[in-house]
This record gives sequence, structure tokens and C-alpha cells, in this order.
Amino acid sequence: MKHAPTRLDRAARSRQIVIAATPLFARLGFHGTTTRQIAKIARVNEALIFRYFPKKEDLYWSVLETQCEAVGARTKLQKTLSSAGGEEAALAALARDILERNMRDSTLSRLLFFCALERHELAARFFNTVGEGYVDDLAKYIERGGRAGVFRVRDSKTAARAFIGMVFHHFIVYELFGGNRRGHLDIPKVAEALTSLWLDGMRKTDKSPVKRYNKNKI
Amino acid sequence: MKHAPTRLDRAARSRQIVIAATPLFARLGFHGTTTRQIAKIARVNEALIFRYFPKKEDLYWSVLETQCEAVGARTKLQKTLSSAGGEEAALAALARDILERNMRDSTLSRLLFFCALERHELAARFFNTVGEGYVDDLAKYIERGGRAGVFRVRDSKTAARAFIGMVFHHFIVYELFGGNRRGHLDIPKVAEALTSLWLDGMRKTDKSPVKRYNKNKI
DNA sequence: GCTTCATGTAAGTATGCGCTTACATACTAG
DNA sequence: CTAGTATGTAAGCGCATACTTACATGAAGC
Repeated sequence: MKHAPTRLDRAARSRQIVIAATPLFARLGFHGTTTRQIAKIARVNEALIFRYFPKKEDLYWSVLETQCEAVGARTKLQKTLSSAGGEEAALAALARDILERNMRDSTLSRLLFFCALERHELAARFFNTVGEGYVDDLAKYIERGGRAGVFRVRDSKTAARAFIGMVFHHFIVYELFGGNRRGHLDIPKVAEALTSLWLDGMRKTDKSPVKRYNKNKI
Repeated sequence: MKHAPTRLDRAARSRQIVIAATPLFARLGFHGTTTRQIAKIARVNEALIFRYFPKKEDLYWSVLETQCEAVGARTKLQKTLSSAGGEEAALAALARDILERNMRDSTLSRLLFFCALERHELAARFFNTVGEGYVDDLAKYIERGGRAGVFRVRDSKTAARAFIGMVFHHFIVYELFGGNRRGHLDIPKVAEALTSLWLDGMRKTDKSPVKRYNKNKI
């Protein structure tokens, strides 16, 4: 029985370092994280990091890459949306999924924001993988709904981004800015409320609203 | 005529330094910005910064404070909302205002995000001043609309945050993540589309939608 | 066993950071 | 004019950072 951990091969060590670095970069950003911290958390000599990742930036990129891949392997959104139960259920499920996933572990979204704020080039690629995938899938869903006569005519991409934005903004308010602080975010309730609001704005009706315009102040 | 700039008093110098530091902190974050950079931009000896702001953090706080105050003096949202022209016009104006203001100068929103990501305590206060002010005002507007029979019954705060989120998310996509890159964001068009979607989701109708549920996949 | 070579590490180096000191310069009160 | 005080600055200190070097160590091939 060996007490000292046996030597790891390149892949394993590399992974170990990336795994240790990920939450640090997510919490503190690129500039806020030091290679010493990473080494300490990874229980690895600092010099070793530089053998695997010649520059701190290379490690950062690797962390982002890894997150991209992990997300790429997510349950396809299409499946959730096309499941039986109608639009209400499908979209509420999507909203809950976004809220729950991010509230449970904000690593990905924090990395995304940090990387968007700190360095533009990589952020776009990262974002297209992580964020806009949702929007594209949802936009297609909206288009199908439009052809089926369920949704009214709107720019599908804008409508999709509106839904994602509505939901994601709620997460941001609670996670990034501490929310009300009193009162916890009731995910199912909020998901249902947002879905209802959005769907009522999307669905065709056979009559116009009670009051189309209100010329007087409210 | 003096060629060397005459000595400034405390207030003026202090302001000068804050003004120079603001875009740097906004672009690079707290950790990404150095006091040397600030001194260079402000055309001021680095040591002077520390006479006015003993710690780098004090300067950072001052930058955030200043931004808070500047925003506090903004045209009151209530006025925009209560102006004649009905809900369509009022909300579209609000949406345009948010988009235009931020697209023109993203300093405030970048500071806000950086500060939220890097340090929690201050972010909450900053956010409550800058972001949630909108939400509260809008929520009140929604409540009035509800009492007037124009809006259906929803949680006003959630609905308000949904609207702001919808709009703000569009800004984030374009500013932070570079958007499509092809094609510029058409602010009036997007503002109108989002307003329409949201209003149709909020207004009372006298009839139910054409298809309430769609049990089949779309 | 012996060589080879990648894995791992102790102990750095150079650099740039936040911050300080010691001093010069201008304005103000008397 | 002079003293006192606040503004402004050159130079640099100590330290933490990203990154290196020189060397030890374990595993695989022969």
C-alpha cells in the first residue's frame, strides 16, 4: 500500500489541475486567481502547473474548453420542448431547468460572465456554445408553433431571447446581486409565472384585448 | 499665463482621478486595473492617488459611489411611464431608453457586473440603486394597471423583472457577447417587439386563445 | 541491473504590484 | 517676508505574482 499518491499520467494530472482551477476562476476571475491558489487546491506543486500549461492563460482556456464540452453533452433542449404536455409544461420545464441548474451551481454562468467581461474573443465562442444554443432551439420551436397556428407572428429569435432573458435575469438578480435577501427564490412558481406571461403574449387570440389602448395615465 | 496646470483643490483632483479610474475599472475590473494605469490616464503622479484614496479599494468604492449618484439623478422612470400615449408607447420608450443608454455607454453595466462578480457586499447596494429602482417603479405601474382593469392579475414584481430582464438580456447578448456580429441591433424594432410581446401577455382579453393547449408536439 | 525519460519538486528569478517616504513647491495667514 | 500647511512628485520598498531552473524520483525497455 502506497501512502504517497502514485504518479498520474498526463491526462489525469491535467484534468486534476483543471478541476481545481475551475471554481477558482469562476469565483475570482482570471486576474483574481493566482497559480499558487490553484496549486494548493489541486494539492500539486505550483511548478507542475506550468509544465502542463505553459501560461496561466492556457489553463484558463482549458477550463473554458472543458466547460464548453461538458455543456455540449447536456440533455438536448429539443427533447424537453417536444415532450408531451403542451407548451405550458414544456416551457415551464425549460425555465425551471435554467433556474435550477444555475442556482445549484453557478460556476458556468460566472465563468461565462467573467470571460465576457475580461476578454471578448473567447467569450463569443463560449457564449455561442452555452447560451445561444438554447435560443436557437427555442426559436425553431416558436417557428413550428407559428406554422401550427398556435403562436402569433413574431421574430422568433427575438421572442426566444426574450424568454431566455426573462428567466436568466431572475437568476442573475438572485445569484449575482443577492436578490431580496429576504425570501428565497421559489423556482417552480417563478418558472410558471414567466411561462404564463410569455405564452399569453405569444398565443393567438380570437378577440382583441379588453382595452387595446389606454390613453389616460395609469 | 501658466503653462504648468495650476494646483487643483481636493475636490477637483479627487474627481479627476475618479473620472480617469472609472472606464479602467469598467473595462478591466478591480483586479485587472493597476494604480499605475490610473495615474497615467489621469496624468497624475501615482503617489497622489494614495494621498486621496489610501487604498486602491477606496478609489474603487468612490467610483461606484459616483456612478450611483449619477444614476440617481436620472430622469425619473415614473415620468416616462405616466406620459400620455398609452402603455405601448410608454413601455417601448422605457425599453429603448435601457437599450440606448447601455449601448451608447456600457460603463455602468460593466461596473455593475464586475462588482457583482468580484465582491458581493457592495454589489447588492449598487444593484438596488441602479437596477431594482426600475423594477420597483415598473411594478407599481403594473399594479395601477391591474386596478384599472388593463392588466391581468400577476405578481407585479415578477412581471416587472421579466420586462427589464427581456430587454436587458438583449443588451447583454450584443454588448458582452458580441451578438451575432453580423447585423447591428435595431433598437426601436427590438424595443417595439419586446413591448408588444410583454403587453399581450399582460393585458386582459375577453376571449381565451385559439388553442389553449397543444397536446401534440409542435 | 542499467539506461532512459517523463513525472514531480525545492528553490529560486524577474517583474510588476500596491503602497510609502522624503522632499519640493505653491498657496495662505500673520 | 516668513512660517505653516497643503499640494504635488521622484524614487523606491517590500512583497506577491507568473514563470524557470536544476535536480530528484519512479516506471518501462533492454
